[in-house]
Amino acid sequence: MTQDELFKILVAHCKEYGFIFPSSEIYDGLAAVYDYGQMGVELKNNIKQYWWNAMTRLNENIVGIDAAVFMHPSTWVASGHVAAFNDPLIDNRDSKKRYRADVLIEDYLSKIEEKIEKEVAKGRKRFGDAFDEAQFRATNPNVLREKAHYDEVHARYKKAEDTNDLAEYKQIILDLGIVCPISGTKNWTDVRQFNLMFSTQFGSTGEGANTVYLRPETAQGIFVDYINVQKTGRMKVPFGIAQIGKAFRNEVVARQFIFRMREFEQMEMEFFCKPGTEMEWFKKWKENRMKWHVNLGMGAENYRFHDHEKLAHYANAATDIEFHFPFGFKELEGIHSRTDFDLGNHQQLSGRKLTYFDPETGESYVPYCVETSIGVDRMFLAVLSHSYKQETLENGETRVVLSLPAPLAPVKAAILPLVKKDGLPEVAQEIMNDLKYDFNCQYEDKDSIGKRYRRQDAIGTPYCITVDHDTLNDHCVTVRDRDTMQQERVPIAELKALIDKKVNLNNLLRNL
RNA sequence: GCGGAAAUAGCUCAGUUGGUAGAGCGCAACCUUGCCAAGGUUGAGGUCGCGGGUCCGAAUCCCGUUUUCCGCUCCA
Repeated sequence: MTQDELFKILVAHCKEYGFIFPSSEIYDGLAAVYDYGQMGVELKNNIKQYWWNAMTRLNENIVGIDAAVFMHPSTWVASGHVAAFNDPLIDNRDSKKRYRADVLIEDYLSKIEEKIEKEVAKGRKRFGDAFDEAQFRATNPNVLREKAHYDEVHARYKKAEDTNDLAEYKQIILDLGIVCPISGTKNWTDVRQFNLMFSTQFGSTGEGANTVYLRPETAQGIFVDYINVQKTGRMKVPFGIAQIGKAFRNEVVARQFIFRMREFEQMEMEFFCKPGTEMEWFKKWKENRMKWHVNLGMGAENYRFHDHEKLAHYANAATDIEFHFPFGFKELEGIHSRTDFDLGNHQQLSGRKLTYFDPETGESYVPYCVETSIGVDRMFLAVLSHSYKQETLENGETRVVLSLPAPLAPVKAAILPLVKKDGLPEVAQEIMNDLKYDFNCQYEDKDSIGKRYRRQDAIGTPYCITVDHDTLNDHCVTVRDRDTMQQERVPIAELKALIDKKVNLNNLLRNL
């Protein structure tokens, strides 16, 4: 089976067993939007809890917040999102290449400038020492003609830019006869604007309504709350703020199942430190985060670092933790040294002082920041794609099993009466009622026992507990292990401790 | 956004040159059985993605549209 086929089967499995559904499927779905089903939400919550506890409980100097999705529009000016992602784009239908419409026009304008400079150079050559450049530019007919053309185009272009007139962009390109450098044709699509951020109206849609954006990253919620947390929590640098929440990006292409969605969930931690110490913390968090991943037991060979050579506008160092997905090594988590870019900009734009007074050194500074940012949905996909296995058993039968890390499994134990009579269901229900306060359990008495085992394998339940006729006398049950399929006779009284040992998240956290 | 392919029951898929919609699995009830996807009986479930068109008649042919997958393109 190819990786491609495996991925398709995985997507089908997710739907069949209630992990992930296409959004609003009864209306044919909505592109690249997915819902988490009854199993998916449990797995997702467990992943979030593993991260949250690892960050906020294991580090005394890291606290959590939950900021709103809506933020003051100035936030996105300070963060650079307004300026960086607002480009008018146009496609050439023949070469299928995409260009920025404004860049095409600017290229055209600089070609006119080149022509003018060529004329000037010619004049300089002709007149030698007697050359008066200012006068030449003011009188030479070729120069004047090109200059007039330049001014006309430039004026139209600036007006289009100021009024954000997309149709005018296209008209300018058509009027100038700009061709695609690759196909050489003028077969252009309309100009469209791809704004990264989703916008909506705040207040009534009438007079005075403000455009607000759905946050494209959760990080800014941390930066704008930084001073509140530092003051009220009496936090001393270095310290961190963690947050889990939804973010929204209007991607041009959102694809590959839940790998790239327009609505997604992030787990971000911003660690504030003294300027000059950021590389030390960057290194430390790289190691720390890799340890968190490898600790799940999905194989260290499935992770790797990818250091960035081209850095984003806010970073002075950046690396990705990549995971071996069915479609190759892809980014799972980003670790960025963001300097004081964010706090500095917020301080400047808001006029509020965001400096930290260091009581030990007496210095005052805007802290530098190291960010760890992981996509919940990508983490979900990593766990699921790694866990999905089709096994051939000794008797030649096949089974599908999700060998999820036990602390992340949606259902920890299934309680199964061997038959639906002779008082076995009653005993099984008693066990269920006892265990349900500690673990997410399922009671099932339909179909043959073998079929029920397979169903639990398919959703990754670590333990199946079977009540049989002997149970009535010896008060013991059969515990079946998901991965080995081995069975063990265990007293009912010892069940809780046995299950807990394997599925308790704290055991995972203790290894960090 | 461009190009290609696809869409029929919860799932996987048949459906002939256009002539009243099928299978397996699954689901529900009952009977039988009892440790790795057992057997039997009965039942529910589809205006064939959606909207037009051609035709006496469309799941089937044509156009549009939506969604998905693949390839480009774009992107923290």
